[in-house]
Amino acid sequence: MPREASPERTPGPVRRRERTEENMERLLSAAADLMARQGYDKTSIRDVGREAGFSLAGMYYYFRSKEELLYRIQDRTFGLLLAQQERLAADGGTPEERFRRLVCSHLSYLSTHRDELKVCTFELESLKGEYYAKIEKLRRRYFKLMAQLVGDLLGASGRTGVDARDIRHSTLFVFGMLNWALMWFDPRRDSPTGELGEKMVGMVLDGLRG
Amino acid sequence: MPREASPERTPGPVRRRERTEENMERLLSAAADLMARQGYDKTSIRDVGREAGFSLAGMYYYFRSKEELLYRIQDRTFGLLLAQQERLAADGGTPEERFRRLVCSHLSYLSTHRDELKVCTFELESLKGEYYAKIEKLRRRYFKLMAQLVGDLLGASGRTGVDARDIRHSTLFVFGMLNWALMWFDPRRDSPTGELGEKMVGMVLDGLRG
DNA sequence: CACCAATTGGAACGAACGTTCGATATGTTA
DNA sequence: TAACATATCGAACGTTCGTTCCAATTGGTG
Repeated sequence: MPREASPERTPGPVRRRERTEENMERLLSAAADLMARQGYDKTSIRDVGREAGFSLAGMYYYFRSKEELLYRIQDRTFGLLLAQQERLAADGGTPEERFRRLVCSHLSYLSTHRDELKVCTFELESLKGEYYAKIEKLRRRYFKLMAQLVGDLLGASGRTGVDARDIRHSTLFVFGMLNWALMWFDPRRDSPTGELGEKMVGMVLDGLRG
Repeated sequence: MPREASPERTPGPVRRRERTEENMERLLSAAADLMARQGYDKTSIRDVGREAGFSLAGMYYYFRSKEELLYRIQDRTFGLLLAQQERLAADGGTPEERFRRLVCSHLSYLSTHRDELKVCTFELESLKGEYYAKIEKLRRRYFKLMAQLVGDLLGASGRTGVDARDIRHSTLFVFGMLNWALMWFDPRRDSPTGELGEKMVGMVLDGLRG
């Protein structure tokens, strides 16, 4: 008896590929979850397999090595964030508006992809060679994007003697706030990300006593 | 034969103890150096021994376990920082002055104890049980100290409706900037810490367009 | 059904790790 | 010098890890 007698469904090999992709998704997700909690080194392939419902050897059908698994998580997660941020930055508006958009969007992404982003942020140096170089390139692009915006803000502030180092430092301050949020943000305890974004933008633009 | 025969030079057993303490110092320093660069898990006791000039087994005279080694680094480093910051915070002055003092002092400590502080900040969760609890207590104290100050700043800003969550978030923003500096600060590239502290204080108090 | 490719897992390997043990060396004291 | 605590090390143990091999199973196709 045929499996899919019903007429409207996708017939066969597609089903198969879909299930494979679902499995890959489940693998990446379980790995990101564990690695975010205990770190890359403390997370064994065996742990990931147990969490995702695979045998140890069975998972090597989906990746060549543990490092490639880490790379796939970082590439997918950070690539998505970067694309989204570049789109938002290109959307126009005053520097303040664009900056606010980027910060809020970053925090929103953080709240929905916390584990993966934590892996991206704190496990870059667990990658080597080509893997490291590729992710590092994404990071640089994001940094430049934000630094451009921060430079515009500093320029529009009517300050004198703003140099490249000032821009770099201010940008690093901003990323410090954003990235450190990975360590404490808890959707149950902390206000919705929109509000949090406004607070952060408020401090960056006008400070605590502005 | 009395213990202290010669008046000016320490004769014997003191010399011995001194050398032992120097060795311990060298061990902690080498371990912090390696752990800051490659992380706690990737740093093997064998690596530390090679770097500090000890044999593998020889080091177990100085600590009971690898985890105790990590604890000693964190306790000493963070304990010193905390004591220094509590002293400075108690010294009086306006909230702005005290806040400026704390930030600059933290950055100064960071520039002279970068490796150790990096281990404190990013390897807390490699400790367990009693070790974890003790270091976590130090962290909480430092957070409260800073939050108190940030609360004063927010209160003095003439804002309305400042609640505990606002204070917490602003404090976390500040620590984000401070801690993230561990990832990029380079004494050769970045301005002297005093100047960097002024920049950071400037952003926190008045923002980029203040 | 027979065939083939996609998928899965049991078992084992070699390497690296933290830790322990027992013996040895070192320096101080009496 | 004899005796003793301090300090050091080579060698080994047991465990965990990432990875590989190979046989078995599954599911879709002709």
